[in-house]
Amino acid sequence: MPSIEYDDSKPSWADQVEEEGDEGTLPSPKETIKGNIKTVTEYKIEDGKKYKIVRTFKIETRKASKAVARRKNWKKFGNSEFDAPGPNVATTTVSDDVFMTFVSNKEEFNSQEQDDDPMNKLKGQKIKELAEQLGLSTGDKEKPAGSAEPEPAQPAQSKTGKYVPPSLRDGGTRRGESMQPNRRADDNATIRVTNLSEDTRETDLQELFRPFGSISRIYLAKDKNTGQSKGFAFISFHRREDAARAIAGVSGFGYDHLILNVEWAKPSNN
DNA sequence: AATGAGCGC
Repeated sequence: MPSIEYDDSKPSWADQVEEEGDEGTLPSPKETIKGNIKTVTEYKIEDGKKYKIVRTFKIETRKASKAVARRKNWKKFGNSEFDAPGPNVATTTVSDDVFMTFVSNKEEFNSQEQDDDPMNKLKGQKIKELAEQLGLSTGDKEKPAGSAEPEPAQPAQSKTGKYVPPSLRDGGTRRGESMQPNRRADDNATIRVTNLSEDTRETDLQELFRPFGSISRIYLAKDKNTGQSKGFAFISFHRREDAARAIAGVSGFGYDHLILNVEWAKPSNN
């Protein structure tokens, strides 16, 4: 081991900094950040020659990287207290990405004894309270007689079980589209929900919007690769007036520490 | 802050 870079008579970087500029020693590395460009300047001696290494980085500004950037400002401590900025190759390895599988989810927690967690109760309660406020039952089928919200004057077609052709459903607003319920045909009864907390899942949305009427489709926008929720979703109802009541009822509703925003969805391009 | 996936025609 040539002891050029690690001279035992110099106990730490802190001491080397004192001698910066002296003949024979190397200036300490520097790191400057201008806008979103980071410049790292290092010096080294190889084969008796001095090298100055300047590297520039573009700093990512994605949300996920902000936390990383913030951690870079943390003070080093312990045996690394006097290390130069950045990872020390002697003590740090950068590995491949590690993908985690999350074993637990909210449903599992609710069904366990962990039910004494007050947050779980609170959450369920909020949904029920909302439903009661609007005079709806969470059961979706029967509404209590004398409910505050009058039953909309919709002819009892679907309730008799009689077949209604697609073109006559939803108040006859649909025309000439396929029978497939999953196409964009339902976009006139689709709402967009934004400001969802990122751990909200489809089942949570189901629970939340079910009281307003029968739902034909739920789309929770997620990152294709990471599965991370993008914080907004589309909920399609079979009936447009159910969607309207969902907008009125849930917009501004506090859910998972955030205030939900609910609006009509614009039709998508396809 | 923000308006959806992929496929076959």
